[in-house]
Amino acid sequence: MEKSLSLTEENYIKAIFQIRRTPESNVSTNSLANSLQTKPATVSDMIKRLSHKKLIFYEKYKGVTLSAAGSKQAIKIIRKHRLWEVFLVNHLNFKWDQVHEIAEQLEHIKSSELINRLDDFLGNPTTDPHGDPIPNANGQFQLGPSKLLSEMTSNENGIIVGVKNENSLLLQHLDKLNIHLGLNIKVKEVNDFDQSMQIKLADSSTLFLSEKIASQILIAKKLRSYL
Amino acid sequence: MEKSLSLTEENYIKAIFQIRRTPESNVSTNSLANSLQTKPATVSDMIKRLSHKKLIFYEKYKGVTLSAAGSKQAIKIIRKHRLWEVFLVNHLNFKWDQVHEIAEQLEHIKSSELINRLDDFLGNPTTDPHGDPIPNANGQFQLGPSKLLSEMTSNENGIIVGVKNENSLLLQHLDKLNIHLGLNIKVKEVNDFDQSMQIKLADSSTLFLSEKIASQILIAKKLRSYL
DNA sequence: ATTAATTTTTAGATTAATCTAAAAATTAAT
DNA sequence: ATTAATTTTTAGATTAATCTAAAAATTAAT
Repeated sequence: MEKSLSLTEENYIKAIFQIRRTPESNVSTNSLANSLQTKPATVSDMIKRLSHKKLIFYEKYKGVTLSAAGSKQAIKIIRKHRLWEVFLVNHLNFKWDQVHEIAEQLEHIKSSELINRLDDFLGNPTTDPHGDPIPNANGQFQLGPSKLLSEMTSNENGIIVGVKNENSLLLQHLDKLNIHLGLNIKVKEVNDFDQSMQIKLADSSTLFLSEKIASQILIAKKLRSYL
Repeated sequence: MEKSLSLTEENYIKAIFQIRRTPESNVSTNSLANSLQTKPATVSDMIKRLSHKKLIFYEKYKGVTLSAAGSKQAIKIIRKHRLWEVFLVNHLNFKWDQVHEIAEQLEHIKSSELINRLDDFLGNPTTDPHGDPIPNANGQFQLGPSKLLSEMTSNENGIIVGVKNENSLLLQHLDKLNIHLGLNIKVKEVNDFDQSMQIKLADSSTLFLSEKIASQILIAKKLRSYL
């Protein structure tokens, strides 16, 4: 089972995730102290504890790297932070520059049920109000902007990351076709006459979609997992 | 300025508020220990600190009572808890029996801006999904159920606690008439023909309202302040 | 009105998270 | 390749929140 982290631990994990350049690069004690507004001595102590909990890899004087478990936690926190920001801006009419501080608190609320329902309520947004990508429930980030399935041409492929408008009839229809977020698709053919499409799914089954539906589906080029 | 409480302090203050029978009744160390799932010795220590912070009145062996400052904090927390519960049930489709635990976390998010916007977003609900009254921004609880202004008869009075449906045209109209939550009103006369009403406001100005508008306004008999 | 039972407090420890000051290790500079 | 500068760690303290065990005070019972 996954042990639940303390607020402080969560903040350390998140800071490490955000400071590091690549998943393998080491994060220094001083940079952490700086980013967490605390003293290097405090960080030194804390990273020993995080290392003991297997959330990070740590060698004295060499800085730290996140373990798979640590990355997973960091991404979860970032997902929550960004989804809450969308809520604050889109539904509570906050300005995009007013939401960070509040989201810093909301990101620590524990309940994956809550966050997944919030994600659905918000319409599975792929970016937050600042344009930063929101990791999906599997912890994958979307790289680059998304476009509509209807804008794709033959042989292009991509991943379904969202729908343009939240129309419940559309959602029901997609459900029936077994089309869901995260699905890898490839455009086989676009009909010149009505722009309907034949697309191939990951299990190599094919599917026909009208332009009307294709113009509602958001596609991204690539997802990146940081685990 | 108001000092911000720690999570633990907030939980103590809330527990004291909820356990006590009347605002003046003393809450015992054991009952607090029981309700907070901790030991009497811990409570003994903690209440000394809360007393030092002037949030409670405390005499050794005599239990505690909330000060005005303490009550204010408690009510704020309860307001947040119940508003979040409304959000979870009405917008995220949680069942009313699933929301308590999550609201226990959300109630500690600090931002009155957030909570007031949430209140508006939810349509200024007067009760939570369990039927418990939601204190307004001034910390007042509504006693008893609310009814529609259109159901009132001559000489009845009450306080405006909400609107039935959130229609922005209606809200704009009410704004123009200077009708807002918390307003004390008295029905002067009901027109037999069209059920339009003449109502008197606190500043003894009078106002005519059509039945259409009167049937959208929620009135409660009394507000109670626990400060 | 004493004694017994119960409740509350005090004393002394523990853990997480933090600090300052000093020591140790690493990195940069001549 | 030493020395100087910088970074990191260790040592020793502090505070909030918690605990157990024992002492003290209050309340209930005869």
